[in-house]
Amino acid sequence: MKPSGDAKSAYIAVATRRFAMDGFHGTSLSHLAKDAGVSKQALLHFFKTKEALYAATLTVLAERMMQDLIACRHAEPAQWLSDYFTSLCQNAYADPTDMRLVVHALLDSDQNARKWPLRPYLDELIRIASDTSGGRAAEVSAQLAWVSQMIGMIQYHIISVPTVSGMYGADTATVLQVEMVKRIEHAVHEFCSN
Amino acid sequence: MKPSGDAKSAYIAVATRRFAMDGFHGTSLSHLAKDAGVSKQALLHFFKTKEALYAATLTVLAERMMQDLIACRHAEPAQWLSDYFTSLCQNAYADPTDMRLVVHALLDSDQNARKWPLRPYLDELIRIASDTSGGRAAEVSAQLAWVSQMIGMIQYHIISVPTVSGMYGADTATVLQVEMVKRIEHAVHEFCSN
DNA sequence: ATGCTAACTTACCAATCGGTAAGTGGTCAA
DNA sequence: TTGACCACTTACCGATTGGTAAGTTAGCAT
Repeated sequence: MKPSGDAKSAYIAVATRRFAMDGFHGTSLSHLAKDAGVSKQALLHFFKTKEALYAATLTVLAERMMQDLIACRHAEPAQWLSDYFTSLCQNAYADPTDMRLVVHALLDSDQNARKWPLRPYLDELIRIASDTSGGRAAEVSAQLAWVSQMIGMIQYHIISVPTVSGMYGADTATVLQVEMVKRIEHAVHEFCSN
Repeated sequence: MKPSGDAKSAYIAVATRRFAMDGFHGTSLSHLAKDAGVSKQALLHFFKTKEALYAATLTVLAERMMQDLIACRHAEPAQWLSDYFTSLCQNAYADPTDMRLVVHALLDSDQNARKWPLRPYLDELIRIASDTSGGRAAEVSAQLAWVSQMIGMIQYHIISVPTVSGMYGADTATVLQVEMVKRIEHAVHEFCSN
């Protein structure tokens, strides 16, 4: 007996990698099918359209990011944020898939046509930020701005790694990575202790 | 008499908008041709392949970004950077094309196959940063990291505007924009006066 | 044994993709 | 007047796209 959920989530895992790599338009159902080792119609059996598969991929992404955030929970909100952002960045060096997928999704111009599932994740980040001593004093817009800035600097940094590596060499890219983690910690410390 | 440069750069302008909107894979030669009001082969007459047109688009983008940077020149490097980054952000609210194009280019996984023309622009930014009183003291890697962080936070913020607007409403998005400009100025000031 | 359903497969489709080939019409110097 | 050249068009190509239709095969409750 083959439970349906297994195959389905396996297809989503394959799609996640492909969509993160080549984007929605750069990925074809044939490619996904070949990656998964099944026929194209196996995918269409579970997801009626390519769009639906993409949407499912983004939904699972959002759940995974929320879980990663919760997994870093710490009594001290400042420490929580510091741990999370640094691990987010470090893990992405080994596997940039999720970060790339988020940025690809942001760029999709017809994004307003589909619901954006990352809102709970952002809300949770803002809530944690507002629990810090520095964040409590700030206005809500300032907390959103700070969270947005942090995520932006990490995700942009991750997707630019190959380019920076190509332009300035792998050594410089590595040094930049170390420098970036320091900057993340510094940014968290500065925000939380204001 | 119709000088060839005019049509060619007009095609590049059309391609810039489309590629920025939908990315390389999301843009077809037919769409570009329809936008430009000519046949598909008119484009292929000037650019032998779609790839070549894309490369030309990125080259012109790099030149334009360099020009924009030089246009903000100021005797005081800190002021130069402050002026440039804030104007970069403000202008992108009205027309995010260039920022979107850069991020799309960063995500293209076969980017190592084509040369990346933005390096002189980055080098110039680093040079200016190293001329500030705070930057002079820092190491080269710290200057690169800071420049990378600044560009990242601005470009990511720009491409996320539609999503943020959809998630939190247009009003919140506007407040966030104002907040972001303040953060840019603060970041420049902090780096330059260290 | 039988019928139902889930999880596929092969066969096929019109539409579109990037790109080639072969002109066409106009401007130009000689 | 001619002939070369440039900017461009129509016609066409094989390959690939997302998606449909119609089976096929296995497990399972009745």
